[in-house]
Amino acid sequence: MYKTKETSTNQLNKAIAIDKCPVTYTLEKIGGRWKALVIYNLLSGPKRYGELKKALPAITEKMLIQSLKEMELDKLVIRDVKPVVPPHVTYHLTEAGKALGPALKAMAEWGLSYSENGQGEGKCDMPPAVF
Amino acid sequence: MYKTKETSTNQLNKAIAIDKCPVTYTLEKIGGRWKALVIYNLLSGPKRYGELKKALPAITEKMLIQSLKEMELDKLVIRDVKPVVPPHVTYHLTEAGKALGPALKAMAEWGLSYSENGQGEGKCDMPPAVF
DNA sequence: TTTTGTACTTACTTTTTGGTTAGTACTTGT
DNA sequence: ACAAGTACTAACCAAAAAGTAAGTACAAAA
Repeated sequence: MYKTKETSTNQLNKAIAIDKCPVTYTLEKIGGRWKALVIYNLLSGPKRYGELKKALPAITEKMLIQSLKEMELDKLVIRDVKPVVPPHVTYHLTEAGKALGPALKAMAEWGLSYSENGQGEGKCDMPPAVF
Repeated sequence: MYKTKETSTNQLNKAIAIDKCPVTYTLEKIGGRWKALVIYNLLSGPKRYGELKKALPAITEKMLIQSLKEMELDKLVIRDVKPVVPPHVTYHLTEAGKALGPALKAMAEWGLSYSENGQGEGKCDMPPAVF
């Protein structure tokens, strides 16, 4: 009934879109549940792993590490290790990472203008109203 | 469009992030494989369903309709039906949809600056180099 | 000796997204 | 009678993303 194709159309479409469309390329780097939040937290300066975790209470360790690793491979963040025990690791944005600021700001502005329910300040793990 | 389980941690995290973070809110509206592409095509003016399909050769009818429907519910696009046969349906952006222009532009600019491989023009179904 | 702290890693399951295939309605043209 | 054109709809399935639970290493402090 259903033939299992050797190549996934999904992957193919994704690759083409990323290659051809700069917006999709960018979306690929900052999309997902957590990356924008992590970048936001790093925009104010380098942070230790534990600080990021505390800043994002809802994230699991797996997702935090995974996001950081992918962003490291994508050259958006740099991981600095001090060879001590217990470990001391900090993360900071590359130039490319910092350069995402304007795009994130533009998205935040649209979100603020066009979402009806207010953007609470509060103790949330999310960026504040004004990015 | 697709069914979601309301009680999943996934859904909960998503809902919180969307509610609290304007960037995540925006990402929710234009994320996924096709929405940015559809919006791009509508930025130049209203288009018929068939025109959109032709402009995006790789999209399936299911995904095109699904994207349009979700964006209609999100009040980014408006669907106009002329009650004729065969059907004549056009889609155009709302003010909110048009207002995404700057955010998409900022993302496109980042993508162009920080992706190494060139943005071919060609007969692709993707936005051209300069958004 | 056991606990504490830090920054992870692994194996596994659930949930969501995207794709495939087939079909619908209605009218005009052949 | 039947194919063509238009804009969909529905059932199903595979693959990707996100979450759960548990464990690792190492040294210092209790």
